[in-house]
Amino acid sequence: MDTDQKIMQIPLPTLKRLPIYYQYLTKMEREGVRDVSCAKIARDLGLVAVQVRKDLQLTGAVGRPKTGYQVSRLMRALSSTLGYDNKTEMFLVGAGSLGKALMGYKRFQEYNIGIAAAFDASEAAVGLEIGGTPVLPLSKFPSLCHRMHVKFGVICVPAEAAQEVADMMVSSGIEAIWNFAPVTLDVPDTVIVHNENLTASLSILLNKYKTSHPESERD
Amino acid sequence: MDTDQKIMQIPLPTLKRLPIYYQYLTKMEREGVRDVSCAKIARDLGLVAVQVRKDLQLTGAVGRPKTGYQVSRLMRALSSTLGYDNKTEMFLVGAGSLGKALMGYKRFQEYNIGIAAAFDASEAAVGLEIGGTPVLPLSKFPSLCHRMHVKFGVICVPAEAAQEVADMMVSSGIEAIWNFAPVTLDVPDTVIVHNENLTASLSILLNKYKTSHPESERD
DNA sequence: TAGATTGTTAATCGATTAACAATC
DNA sequence: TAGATTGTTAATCGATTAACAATC
Repeated sequence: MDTDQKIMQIPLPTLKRLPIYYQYLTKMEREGVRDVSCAKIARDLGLVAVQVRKDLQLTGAVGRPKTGYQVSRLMRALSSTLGYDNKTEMFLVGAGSLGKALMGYKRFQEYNIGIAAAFDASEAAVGLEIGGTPVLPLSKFPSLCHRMHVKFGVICVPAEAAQEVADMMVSSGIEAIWNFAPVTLDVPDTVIVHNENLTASLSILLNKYKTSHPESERD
Repeated sequence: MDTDQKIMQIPLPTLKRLPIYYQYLTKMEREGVRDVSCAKIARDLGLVAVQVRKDLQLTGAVGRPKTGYQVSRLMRALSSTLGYDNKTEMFLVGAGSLGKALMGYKRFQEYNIGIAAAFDASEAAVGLEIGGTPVLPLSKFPSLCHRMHVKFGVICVPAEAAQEVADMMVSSGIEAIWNFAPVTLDVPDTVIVHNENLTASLSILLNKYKTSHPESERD
């Protein structure tokens, strides 16, 4: 009766903040902090207390008036909501420099996430092993994916090849795609796509800089 | 009188979509498309037409009833709003695998963005050259940054070192930071920070998958 | 002219913030 | 008990969507 977490749709803005709370709490825990209040979390993360409280409420976390939230319990609530409790195995396609960087990223392990294997169309990449992850020929993807029941795919190929890779992933049983290619993928709506568009993201910074420094228009 | 674009604050949700339009239009242009309607853009990008129209309006773009928007003019409006018109030079700190991936990312050039130099504290990294970008000793950052009037910094160091690097950047004249470390940076509010938190982003996908496949709770 | 599409104003929806009650 | 903090309900704000007018 303790773990039957009600599964409900969390508003996207909140969902985006939850991992930030989790990372923050990891740091607090390491520093030996036992309890923490919304006010402190908000102050340290540049938010407002009531927003933090509402967000945490959605994870099922409960605090205590006067003392705040117990760090360990709060982390458990967040961890469960964010899916860190279940092991997540991903297959990555495109072992270019970005793909390799993701393969070598140690921190995913802390969240029970791992890249089980990477795949690449080029002979040159196949056979490499980065951070313990082997690079296999792309042709092996469908059979391995089915056999290992892998449900998460990561796309790190150039824009031109992304849709083709997505199609292959979907037909191989992938149900959630983390897409680093700057294209809008066309997939069945049973498949979840999350786009990571680095150039698009950087553009936001350029615009913010420009609007806050209008004098840079001279020259 | 043609280029005196009114500089105004664009709502963040819109700002996040603008680069997507731009990337889409790049593709249309390559395919020889001259004009495009909001309806088509919306259909291809999974949005609704009126939203696209409102977004484009904020860039100062004007369309023509019946034919839609001229692709080339629309791209110019977006390009100006997103800051692609001015050359943007960035300094990157942390030449690990992610840093190297960014250095090697050719696409930035299309947007007039470049990583002028990378910096690393470790002897091992210093002296490398990736994608034409040299890796220099971290100690050179302040003087070079001042001398070259670089205003954009990219942080690709581990979480523990990120605040220290941010402090150094700010005191060296950096005014906008693209931060890949999973920490909330404390900087003067004249400095703009844009966070790129890959683990946090992936967590969103995990949650979406979990809420859309509640049966995976078994086992 | 008729029809398609842009441009604009009004209505709706959802998230944030404010106000207050509950509790340790 | 008093005070700090959580929990909750109501008000505000901003973005999305709907409705309609303008125009090529």
